[in-house]
Amino acid sequence: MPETARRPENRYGNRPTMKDVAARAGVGLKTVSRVVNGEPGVTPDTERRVQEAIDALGFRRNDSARVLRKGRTASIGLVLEDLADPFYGPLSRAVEEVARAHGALLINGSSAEDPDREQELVLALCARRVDGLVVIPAGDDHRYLEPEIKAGVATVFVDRPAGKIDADVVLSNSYGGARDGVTHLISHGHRRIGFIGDMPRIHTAVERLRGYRAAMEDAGIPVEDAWMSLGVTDPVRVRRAAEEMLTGPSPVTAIFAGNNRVTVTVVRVLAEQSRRIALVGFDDFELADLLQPGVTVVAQDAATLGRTAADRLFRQLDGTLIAPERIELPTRLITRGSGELPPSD
Amino acid sequence: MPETARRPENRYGNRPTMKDVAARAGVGLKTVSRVVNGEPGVTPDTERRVQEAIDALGFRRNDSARVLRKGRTASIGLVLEDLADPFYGPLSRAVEEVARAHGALLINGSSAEDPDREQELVLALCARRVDGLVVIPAGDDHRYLEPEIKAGVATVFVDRPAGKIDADVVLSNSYGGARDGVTHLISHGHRRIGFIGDMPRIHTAVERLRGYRAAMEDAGIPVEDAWMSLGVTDPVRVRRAAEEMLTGPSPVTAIFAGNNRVTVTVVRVLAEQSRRIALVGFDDFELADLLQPGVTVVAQDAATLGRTAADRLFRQLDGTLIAPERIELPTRLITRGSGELPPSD
DNA sequence: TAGAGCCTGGACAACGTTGTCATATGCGAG
DNA sequence: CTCGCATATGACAACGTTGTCCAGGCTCTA
Repeated sequence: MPETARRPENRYGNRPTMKDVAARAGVGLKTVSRVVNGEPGVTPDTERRVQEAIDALGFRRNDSARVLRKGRTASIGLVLEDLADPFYGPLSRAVEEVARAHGALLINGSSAEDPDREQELVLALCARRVDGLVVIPAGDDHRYLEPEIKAGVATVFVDRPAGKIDADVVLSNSYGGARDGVTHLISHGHRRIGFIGDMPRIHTAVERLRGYRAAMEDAGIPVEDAWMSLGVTDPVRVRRAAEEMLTGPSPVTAIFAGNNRVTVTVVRVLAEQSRRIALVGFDDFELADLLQPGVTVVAQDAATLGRTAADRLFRQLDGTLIAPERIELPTRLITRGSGELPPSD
Repeated sequence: MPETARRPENRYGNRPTMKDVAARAGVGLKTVSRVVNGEPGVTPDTERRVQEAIDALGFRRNDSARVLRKGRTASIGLVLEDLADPFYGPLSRAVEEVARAHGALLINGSSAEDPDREQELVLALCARRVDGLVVIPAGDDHRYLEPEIKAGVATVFVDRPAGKIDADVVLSNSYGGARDGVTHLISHGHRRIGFIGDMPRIHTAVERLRGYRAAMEDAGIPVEDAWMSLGVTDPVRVRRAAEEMLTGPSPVTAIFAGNNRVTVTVVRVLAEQSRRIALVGFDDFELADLLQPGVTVVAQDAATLGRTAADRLFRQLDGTLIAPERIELPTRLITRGSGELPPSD
């Protein structure tokens, strides 16, 4: 049998390698490498010959091989809950910009708020040897990351802290923001105020509920169980929760919505009510100002959140950063009308 | 000098390799590989020893090396205009889901509507040897991709066709959608209708303008130059454009907005006007139904766009697909009030 | 008990690149 | 003219994994 076909066929569809370029240009392998990487020590004439061979063959350096040799992949991973959520768009864009400034690419994945899927994704990224990870955690136990961090994978958590490990984290002041928002409602005369938030497993949900309770307690208002609804996220259940607290035995005159998705659904429900219900939502969203009334929100800056996290990530990689830190960014109350409605009962 | 430190120090922070695991477990290298990959032919006892060594050392397979050997990276690239744009969130999520179903990771980047940056990104992804690319093109010349495609990189363009090369493309029916939208306005009595769209470099912008013109021509309405504004995207200029066509010598009674960002800005402008101006926008957006009046839109399904493109990508990789095709998805007119307002002049 | 056949395990090369080091070439100075 | 030095170039190993192939030990049967 003559010279069996050793090429695994349809690998990269038989891409040319530096060796091929070298052969065609009649130079050594290393010379091609020098040209490709712009290293010094190549005659203009040689460089031209190599460049011609590169163009003729359509050669492109295989970064996988390069990574293997050099040890850094110049890529970072971003794991978030859902790329389609408008809150994460700007965040992920901000992370991308910082990565780009450092010559790194961004690999990202959605955990769909599922801890197992988060872990699976994170570990897949580690196997790819990303230089660092920005994680918006779904789970509450991240000990599985310990070997990776020890092995040098820079890691920053965003929006929610890591569970059971000591790691950098950048978050918004959920507690303070919620407290401010609810206090705002109270200052406009409300006493029966509802709270609709995310699952208690999620740190921000807990913190915001804590802020709600604190504000109520500060005002000396006893909170009724029927006013609080946790763990509802999907529109159908949020709707039901809202309707229940609006029609219960001691119906609320205002609602504090725990995140952007909840807010949007509550807006829909309130639009159908005959009496005017006040509303303050956590997270700003587009067009909030154009609704009737405009929606008062506790805004957090998703882009800054992302940028800060990514900055810290690359500072970890520089070696500039030593100890993990917890950074809390302030929130901002934006009044637009819905939060300033008086109680109607 | 004794045994110089050969480890390049701070590579992967000295991660354990299969060799280390093998040494610790007292087995051969290939046996470890077998265990890691769940290949048959390993005694339960041996497997246990290997697994223990893996856990003890915190070993994780280096996929970079694996890729080098196997030829497939199990990752695909997505290049779009801006991750933060709400239109691209669902699209990118859909692509991710399909990738995930095929065991692939998603690397994505924003071109910021800059052709050079698009090319830079795409080529960086090719150097990483992504298996395939989903591109929402910013530029109009993609001949730079020819060697890559020839080399086997699966490629699908979305939302806009590729320039000067023959490639798969999945898009919405911009022409038909715009035509329908404008016809809808005409059927409600409008004759002086404005059009505000994106740069003429962008395919969708041209197509939508063409649809606008066709609808007007069908109705026998001569179009005035002052009614059309192309190339404006940023809110400030959209606002000026809208105001100009509302106050010109023959002021429009309705506006057709060429994309979601334009629509949102126009909504703001119209909210400030004393007379009621009709509006139909291309692209649906959240809360469009809650505005006063609800915004009538020509909706395209971003998720389906992304899913279709990713499906085709993997079918290219399967070898199921041969010839490039152009797939056009239908749009849907959603009436909500703003498009049904009568002319007020 | 010997031979055949199967199963487990390991040695080795290869993937495409870069770092190290050696060699060749040319040029200026003595 | 020769030596020494700087500069251009290339040979080779290594990165960590997987595919190929072979060896050794076992079981089963004749």
